[in-house]
Amino acid sequence: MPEGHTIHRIARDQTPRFCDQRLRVSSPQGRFADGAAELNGRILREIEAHGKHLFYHWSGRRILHVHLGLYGRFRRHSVPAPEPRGAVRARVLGREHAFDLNGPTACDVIEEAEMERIRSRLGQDPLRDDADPGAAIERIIRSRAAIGRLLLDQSVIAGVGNIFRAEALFVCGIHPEQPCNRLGPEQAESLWDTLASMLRIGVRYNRIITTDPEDVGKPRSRMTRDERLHVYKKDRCPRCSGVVSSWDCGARTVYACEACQRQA
DNA sequence: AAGAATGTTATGTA
DNA sequence: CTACATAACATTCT
Repeated sequence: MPEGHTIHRIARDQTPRFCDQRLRVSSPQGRFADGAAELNGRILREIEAHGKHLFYHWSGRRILHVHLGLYGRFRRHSVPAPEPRGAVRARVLGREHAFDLNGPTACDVIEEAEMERIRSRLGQDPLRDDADPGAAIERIIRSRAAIGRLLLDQSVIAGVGNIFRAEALFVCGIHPEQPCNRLGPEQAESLWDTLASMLRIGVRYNRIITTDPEDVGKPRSRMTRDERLHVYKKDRCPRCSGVVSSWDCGARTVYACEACQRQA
């Protein structure tokens, strides 16, 4: 069986980062079977993420591009791995463990040029070292769109999804329908900082936790699902106990406390 | 068991 | 060009 090494561990929060596992590539299936065969015997050099897009850099200039979308998920099995369940698009087989990739939006073998094409569509990723916060802030305060919509626009800030949008706006006390160009630069900056910090915590704990351990009264590692978020899918505002509103904003459901996040 | 969901893209409209 | 809406896709969970 051909060999390669990979590093895996996907965060369920769609802001994937990884921890180490030495693995071997073997008989992947499905959509990228042909491309994957080319990966056999190649060594994984690096895993890179830009927003929700993952780029696995293999020797020989091959890049495995993965986007988990809504349902994409890596599952870990002990070796020998069971029969693939559902739409397994990739299987990475190691000495002790195997990973199946189910239901991703994207799973393609590409080259540098295509990766650049994809990255050129993406905005600043707060988790990347090369992120330019100023560029994102500039884009925000120039836009006439509602901030709730803009935060989902991956060409402005890459990596923020529906949960982080609702949570960051709540923490910053900004109404989702507030037009961006009526936000002050300090507000845009505080949104960026809040998102960056939330995303980092997401990576560290491998789940979305936006609440403060001080307020909750227990460490993040012991918080229940309900304690991890402020407003997303909540009925009541944790700050004023008022009703949390939800409506459609940018083709997704947004949640906000209209008392604490007043619209100017 | 229908419907929503931690998402993107392609296409059409104003 | 911008902004926005809609549909299509794929899977899990309630």
